[in-house]
Order: sequence, then C-alpha cells, then structure tokens
Amino acid sequence: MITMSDIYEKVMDLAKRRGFIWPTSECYGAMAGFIDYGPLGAMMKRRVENIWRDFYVIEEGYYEIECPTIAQEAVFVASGHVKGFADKMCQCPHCHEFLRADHVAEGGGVAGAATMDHEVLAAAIASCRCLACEKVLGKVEVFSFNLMFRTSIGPGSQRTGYLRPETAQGMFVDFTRLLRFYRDHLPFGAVQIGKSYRNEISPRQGMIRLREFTQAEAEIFVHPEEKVHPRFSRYAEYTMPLLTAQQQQAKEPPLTMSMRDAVDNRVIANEYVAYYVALTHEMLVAIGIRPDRLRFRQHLPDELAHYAADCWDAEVYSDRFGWVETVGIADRTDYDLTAHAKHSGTKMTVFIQYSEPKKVRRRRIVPNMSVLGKQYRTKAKAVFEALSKAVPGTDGADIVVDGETIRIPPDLYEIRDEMVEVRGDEIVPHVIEPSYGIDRMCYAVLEQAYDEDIADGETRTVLRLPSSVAPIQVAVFPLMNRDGLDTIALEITTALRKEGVLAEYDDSGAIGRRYRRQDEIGTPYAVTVDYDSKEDHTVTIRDRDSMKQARIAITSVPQTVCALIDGSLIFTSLSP
RNA sequence: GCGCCGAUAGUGUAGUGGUUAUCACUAGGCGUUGCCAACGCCUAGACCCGGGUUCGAGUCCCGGUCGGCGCACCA
Repeated sequence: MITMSDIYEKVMDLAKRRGFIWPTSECYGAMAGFIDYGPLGAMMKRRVENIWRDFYVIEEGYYEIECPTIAQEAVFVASGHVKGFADKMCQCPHCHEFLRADHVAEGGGVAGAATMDHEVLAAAIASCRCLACEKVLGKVEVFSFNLMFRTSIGPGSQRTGYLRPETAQGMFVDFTRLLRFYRDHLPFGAVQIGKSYRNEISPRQGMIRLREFTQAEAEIFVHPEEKVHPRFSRYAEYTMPLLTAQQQQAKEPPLTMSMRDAVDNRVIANEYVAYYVALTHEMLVAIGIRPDRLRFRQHLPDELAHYAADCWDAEVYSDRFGWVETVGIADRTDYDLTAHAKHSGTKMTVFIQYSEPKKVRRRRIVPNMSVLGKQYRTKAKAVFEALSKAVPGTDGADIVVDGETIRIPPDLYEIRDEMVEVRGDEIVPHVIEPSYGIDRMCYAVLEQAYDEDIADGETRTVLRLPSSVAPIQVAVFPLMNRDGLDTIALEITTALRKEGVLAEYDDSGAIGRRYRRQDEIGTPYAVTVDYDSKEDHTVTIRDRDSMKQARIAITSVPQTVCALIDGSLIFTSLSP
C-alpha cells in the first residue's frame, strides 16, 4: 500500500518508460491533448474494450457498428452541436483574459444572455466588469468557440465537415437501417467503439482530458412507455451506494440500495437506467476498479441536459484528480431521433402494432374540393390542409392560411363520424445511452493497479492488474540459459501461444530481475523451467501478487494458465 | 488563452559563462549465477526547439513547444 499522494507521477512515469502511454509525435515536440498508446498500452486498451464488448455485444446482444469519424455539417446541425457545442466567448481588452460572455453577463446582472446574438450580447456586457481583473470591459467582440474540429470535404470544396465529438450520432443517423436490421421491433441497441474529438481549449491532466479520445457508447432504443428491461432480474438485487441529486443538495452521504428499490422508490428514473448503472458497476470492478473508489452520481437538475429524463455518472476516485467522470448513463428521451427526423425529413418512428386492432370513432372533415378548388385556386391545397385539422363551429370553420383568417361556410365541407380500425401507433423511441470514456478507464485501471511493496528489503513496483486486462498474460523463464532449460522454456512458450495466450519469453539476467520486470508491467503469472523440470517434467508457476509458487506438469501449463487467466481456477488451489 | 514554475541519456540526477558534460539505476553483449532487482568486464545512451548576448552558452536574455500549479474553460 502506498501512501504517497502523487501516485500520478509514478504511474505516468512507469507508463511512459514501459510502453503503455507515450506523448504523441514526441520527436516534434508532442501535442497537448493527444497521446500514443505504446505496445503494452494498446494491448491493455484492447483488452478493456473487449471486456466492454463481452458485456454489451455478447451479453446484451447489441451489435457493434462503425461509422466515420467525420460527418457532414447537417448531422451536427441537427444534433445541436454546431450551435450548442460552442461557447460564446470574449476577451477582456485589459487583462486579455478569455471569458465566457454569458458568464460575464450573468455577473453583471444582464438577463437572457443565452438567447442573445453576438452583437446584442457584446453591447449588453460592455458595461459589465471582467470576471478576472474586474475592470469595466467596454467595447468587446463576442465570438463563438466551437469545440468541434472543423474540416472541409473534397478538393476545393466548400462542403463543411466536422470530426465527431461523440460516436453516438452515427447510431442515431443509422436509425432506420438499424430498425430494419432488428426486424422492426423494440427494444434494440447498437454500439460503437471509436475515436471522438473535442478541441478542448486547454487540455490538461494527461490522459483525462484529451482532444482525441476513445469512446464506447451504446444507444438502446426503447418504447417510451415501457422502460422495463427484459432482463432486469439480473441486477434487481445488485446493491451499491447511489449519490442522488437530493443527497448531493442536502450534502448527505450516498444511499446504499438495490436497483429494484432504486427504481421502485423513483431514485433512478427507470429499469433501463438502473440496469446499466449496475452493469457498469460490475464491468468497472471487472477491469480492476476498486468498489470503494467508485461511485454513481446523479446529475443535478441544472447539470442535466434539458431533454434528458435522468443521468448518472460513474465516477472513479483518482488520487490525483479526485472524482473523475468516467461513464455517463443517460435517458435521452426522444431528443436525438426527433431532431434527426426533423432535419433530415426521414421518419424515425417505430410502428407498434396492437395485439388487437382498436375501433376508434373518428370525426373527419371532408372538404368539397370541387367548390373549394375553384374558389381558392392556388391556395386550395393550404385551405384543404388547414380545414382537415380545423374544429368547425355551427356557422363554419375558421382557418388560418398564410396568416390570413378565412371562414369556410358549412356547405363547403361535410363532417363525417366514422368508426376506423387502428392497428397500432407510430412512436418515437426513447434512447438510453451508456457512454464510456475508454481512456479514462485505462488511466483509472493503471492508477489503481499501481502498488509498491517490500520484497526482501527492497521496494517492489507492481501493477496489480486483473489478469483480464494485463497486456502480457504470462512470462516464461528458463532458470539458466543452458543445459536445455531454454529449449524446454521455448517449447512451453510456443504451446501457450498456440492457445492464444500472450506469453513472453525472457532469458536475460538473474531470475529475480526477470520477475521484477514482469511485476512492473502487471504480468500476472510467470512460469520457470528449472533442473527438476528435466527430471519430472514439471515447472514452477509464480503468482505476481503473492509471489508464491506452485509446481505443475509441463503438459498442463497452457490449460492451467488459461484457467488462471479467465478466473475459473484460483492460484491458491494449486499445490505448492 | 493569461500568470507563475520547470525541462540535462530510457529513469533519477550533478553541473552559477571556459577542456572531451557527473554519478547511479536501467538497457545490450560476454562471463558468472540452482527461484525473487546479486556480481565482474565491456558497450550504448542526454543539455526540449528557434533566435539573441558573448571570444566562448547546458548555464544569461527573448520567443516557441511540452509538463506542473493558479485563473478561465470543460455541450
């Protein structure tokens, strides 16, 4: 156990030194907000992503899709990112501080800043004081800073594109294809793991705030009135501390309760959100996040996006950064689909058939088109449309066409009361969105795995990574680099590789040094071939965390190692 | 973006204007070594980038990049 508060330095140093994380294009001076994953980091990240796939693709049955990282402007106009992913900013002419213009307005008692355009806002804040140097601003220019990276598509083209700020939009714009793929019924989901981009003004904090980062997002399309997860029972009794909005406002500690109780007591909006809160908890623990450093925090009312019904963040405690938002689980209602339907002109609804057709009495207004057509000529179509929605009085119907109120006398239409059969509803599904920041997860895993203990009077650095995410799964050593021990060790390495195990062979230096090297990169097991191996065809297998050893038959090495890695066998059950 | 601080082998460091840039660890090779960073010999490896001052700059000055902290920002 280390007490040192600045574990970050040690973790990042190790990560850099041993090939987990590198500054990008370092020979040209690196770039803030971008990182390279080195050989071990890329492997570990891949393992984290694959565990995510186990949960969402294999277990939940939500297929993965892959969309471009660049999309045309229309997509982000519809999603609201072109307008809403930008901040109105200004620069103080005195101290050159960049300020959020709406914050300046708020500080100066100017109301309604959010809806003002740039010129109006600039005029409004001219008399306000700078939030930094407190001088009166005077004449300033208000400009938008959009966090999306902008680019142009095609040679000499004016066509604007943006690098996606989230993977989610790809799933929304593919909605009708996905719906068809899932044979037209709810619920269904699609997931995507990929890069997203945000042109952060000032990225800091190493791999916590990146300009290019990896997201794993699931978009689950559900019936708005049936937010009942079909497999909720899997997590109904799953219990964990929940920091609700109410607890936060009252400055009270989290409430520990089961998902069943959380839904029943309306702490969590519905079963879907609760289900993915619990699933996320299980997954984060599986990749090596300690439960006591994991909490689920509900968005406060002012934090919650206006369209969202509920949102919970999984936050992981970092010694360096405090509570870090790592996963967000939101009920986004029908916001995204409605927006894309409207902007694209594509119907994004699901037809839900009733078990039995309903007979519905419907009052219908049937215009007399032969008269209306002659009378209103070019306006006839508009009149027709307005009339069919009108509520006629006894002396006719008042309709509004092009801002003009027209009274249509009763003899120009007929009111029919009919019984019609309705076979179902067109509904816009709601979207449940669990969204994971893979890089943050990787950092958290590294930070929490980092440990130093004392072995034989020396400090031992060890990454206590779960075997499921450790980049190298097993190391194989010949005790001596001769007498055929190396041959046996190489044969074992080959046998392990045949089973799909990432095994590293190392014959350099003293055996203790080799163990330490593997400890530092989190390799959970090491197999050592010694002189007894030649006699009785056994080897030792050593456990990283306890440094204990057991003796197993050479022929059983691949099977034993696989079982240890997948958790079906625990090390202590092996005989020493 | 602003302010303050920092940057020397893979890592940690010494070096207050003057030879060929210090030391340790690490890494590679050879030897040795019978299970936890042992040892011997050998080898490799650095002044963040660009300007300036100076006879001479790792060292002083300016600008940039990256990192840390504070401010601001974080749909």
